[in-house]
Amino acid sequence: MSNTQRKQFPFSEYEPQWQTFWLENNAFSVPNPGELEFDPQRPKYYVLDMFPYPSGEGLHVGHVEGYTATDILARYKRMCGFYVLHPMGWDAFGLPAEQYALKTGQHPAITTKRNISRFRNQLQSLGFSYDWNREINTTDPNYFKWTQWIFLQLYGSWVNPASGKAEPISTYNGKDPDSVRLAYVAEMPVNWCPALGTVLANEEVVNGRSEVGGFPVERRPMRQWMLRITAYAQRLIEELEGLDWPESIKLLQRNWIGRSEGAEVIFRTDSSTLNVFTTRPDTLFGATYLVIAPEHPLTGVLTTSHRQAEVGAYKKAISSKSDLERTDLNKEKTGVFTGSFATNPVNGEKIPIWIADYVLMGYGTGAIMAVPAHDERDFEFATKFSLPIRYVVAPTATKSCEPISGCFTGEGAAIHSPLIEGLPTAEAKRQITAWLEKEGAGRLAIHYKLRDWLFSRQRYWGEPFPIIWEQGQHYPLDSTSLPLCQPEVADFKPTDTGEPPLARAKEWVHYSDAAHRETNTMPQWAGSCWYYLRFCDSSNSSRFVSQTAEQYWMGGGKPGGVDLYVGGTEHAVLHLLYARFWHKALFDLGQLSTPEPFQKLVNQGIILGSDGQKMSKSRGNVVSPEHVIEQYGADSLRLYEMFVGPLEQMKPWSMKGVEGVYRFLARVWRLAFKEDQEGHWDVSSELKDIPMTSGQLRIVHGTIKKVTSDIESLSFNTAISQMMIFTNEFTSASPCPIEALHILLRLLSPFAPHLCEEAWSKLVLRFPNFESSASRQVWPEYDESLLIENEVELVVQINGKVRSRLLINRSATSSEIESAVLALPKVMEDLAGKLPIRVVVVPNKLVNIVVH
RNA sequence: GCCGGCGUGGCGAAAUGGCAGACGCAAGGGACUUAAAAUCCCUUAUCCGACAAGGGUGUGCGGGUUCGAAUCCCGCCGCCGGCACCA
Repeated sequence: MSNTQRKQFPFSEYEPQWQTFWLENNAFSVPNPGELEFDPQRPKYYVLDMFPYPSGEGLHVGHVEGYTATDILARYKRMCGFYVLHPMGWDAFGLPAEQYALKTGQHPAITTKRNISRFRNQLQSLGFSYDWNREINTTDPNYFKWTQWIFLQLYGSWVNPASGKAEPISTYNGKDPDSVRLAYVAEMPVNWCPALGTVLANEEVVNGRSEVGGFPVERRPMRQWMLRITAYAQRLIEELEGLDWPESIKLLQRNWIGRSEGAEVIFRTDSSTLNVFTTRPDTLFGATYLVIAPEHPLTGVLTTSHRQAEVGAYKKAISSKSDLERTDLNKEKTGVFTGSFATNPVNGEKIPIWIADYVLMGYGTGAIMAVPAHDERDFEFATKFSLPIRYVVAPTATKSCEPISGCFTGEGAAIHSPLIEGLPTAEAKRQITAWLEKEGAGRLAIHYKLRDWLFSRQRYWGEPFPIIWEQGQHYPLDSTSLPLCQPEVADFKPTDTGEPPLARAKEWVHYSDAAHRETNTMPQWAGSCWYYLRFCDSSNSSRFVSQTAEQYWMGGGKPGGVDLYVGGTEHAVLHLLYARFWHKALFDLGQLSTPEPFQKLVNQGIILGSDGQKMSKSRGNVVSPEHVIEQYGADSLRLYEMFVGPLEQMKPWSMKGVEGVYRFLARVWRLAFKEDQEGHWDVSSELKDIPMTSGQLRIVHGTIKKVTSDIESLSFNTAISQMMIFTNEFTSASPCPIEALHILLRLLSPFAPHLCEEAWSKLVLRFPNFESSASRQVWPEYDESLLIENEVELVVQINGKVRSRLLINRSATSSEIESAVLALPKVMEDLAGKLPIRVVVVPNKLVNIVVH
């Protein structure tokens, strides 16, 4: 279809008009508790999109998909009488604006403002029913004031092991409060990216390269702000339970947190003790050597003098390797012998201690006992270095006298293990752990893969830390001094000495003669960790969210507050884990009323290009929403993205498919209007205030039922199919009962709001019950009794194959049905005198006759 | 390697234990038109048969459970996503 093609209905005229109307009338703004027009009796529904980073690229068809889904829910719930919180905002701190600033010298705030304005216009051109009064922007000082305030809450609290909850740091009685704060400073090896000039979180590093830009990342020790998310590891796993999230996402989070239960075992050496972590304490008798990580603090002590040269060379070689090289699974195992031995507590045996980079300092205790017979990695290492392999677990099917070879990692029965001989693995673990505890040689231990969250960045365009330094000690700023804004700088690059760009603002850094400001900034995730809370009360200047607003919008008797949260899978472990962590900490501190942020989570699938490939500029298969709106209208774009397939599924784009839904909308339009000679659309003369036939009633009420349940289950594609069936039915109705259209326009209005508003506002000229506007109508209800037909058609099967059909009254009993079916000529013919062995009757559906 | 998801016409899909292919696209035929576009109507999984009547086959492959399986179970194959020396 060319641009000059005459439009089948005047969407390009009315769509912008309705968008302006909604905007100017604040049509979708919703009151908060305590406000004048607020009715406390009404239920709430909080439906949220993952807010976008306002990139220079503008809106993408992928955004439109998720945003349309939530908009349908929002409009539907409003019509059902809910107060609907459906807000939008901008996750506007971040690298691209800063990179652009580096190149052009333009302040990121200017770029950000321009991009936001473009994004907002694009969203408005799709008719999304956001409450724009609640719009937020993470880079706005009135917003990040509270991001900084939350940081101070984390800084000022710790997780008390006794309660398992965050408490004010004042309840901590130990000597060094700084060692337990939820926000703390640590000198640690970090992911330093030279190209980006910053450190990155583990989650931002993919295969040894930066997620943004794909630049190499190296390990380097630096002083950094950390958030103690590991204190919440257990709760972050357990409390997934009560959430309506896809199982796959829950699993992704569980795997990321990576809980493993086992034992720490103490091995004595001549000079010290070595603590190792194992999930298989039942294999202790099979430990033939120990391995410690190259970064382990005891490497020096344990290396004997004549091994020093070799160990030193090995450690040096390792430290120069990138993470990518170190974690390459295909590479051969490497390691060196320290010269020392350790004593196995269960049998007093002396076993050699090795250093190898297949043991990671960051997990467990950075030391392992190697049981090559029952661990693949140890097996590989032992084979290469000719270390002994001792079998201590027999697969239960095998008799213990049979020889075992290779590596057996499964569970079985303990053998050659005096304390636990013959016990099944689970029991063996329990008994040996109990024995170790009794002997003071070990204890039950749980470790997590999850690491603390590296929270500082050497960037300009982020929230400054409300922290000052005095004589090497950090102190919080008073919350009354917030927001702490970034200073103006002439250059957004890090300084030559590697300090963050904020260090360039000497006056700003100078807090007093004795103290200076922290010059790191927070990562982009900070602002998105709590934005859903700010939406509840976005203009509050005295609190991050008022308690009444938070209790109303986040309440509802479930663990999570947001009723529906829609966004991409790419945030499965980053944003969603961070936000849960902040939420729990604030909940513990009494600032929030629910333990979880998001009750129901749905991931929309990716929209591929029409070639089935991921959309990208380089492939030239990118579809621009603006272009589609221009040709087919916003309603068509919305409807197409919902019709093309299930929300959560990956689906290719098809312009022909857009034309299909466009034609459907045109048919709906022509139900209401007919075009005259001059090209004006007049209300159709077919429309009459007449009752519907019983057949029409059945379709209308069947459609109400299906569309309602399909919206509730987010099955928008089948809801649209049903409305197409409805429309096809009435296209040929002459005259056409106006009641049918009155219902259809309400059912369709969440999907195609512009068309429905326009039609509604024109139809009122002839039919007075089209008063007010379509989006202010009450959702139609269906009458179940109208769906039931007296006569039902039964499928008649013989041995599971359809052989005939039977029309029969739905009140017929099973035996009546059976005799009626057996009397059918076709059935008698097919049976040819044979007697049925069995007749299965499924009421109102089918009869199956079983014969030999 | 481990974990998860998916596999149905020419295409997007529907049906989650009861008529496989709703709805849409594409294709073909017809009506309207001087003509075209748009619109409206019909056909459209596949094979045998005559485009009939009637019948066979068919939801990645091979088995199983069941009166009955796209749907449940077991074993494979393929594609997609996540994790990746986590002891």
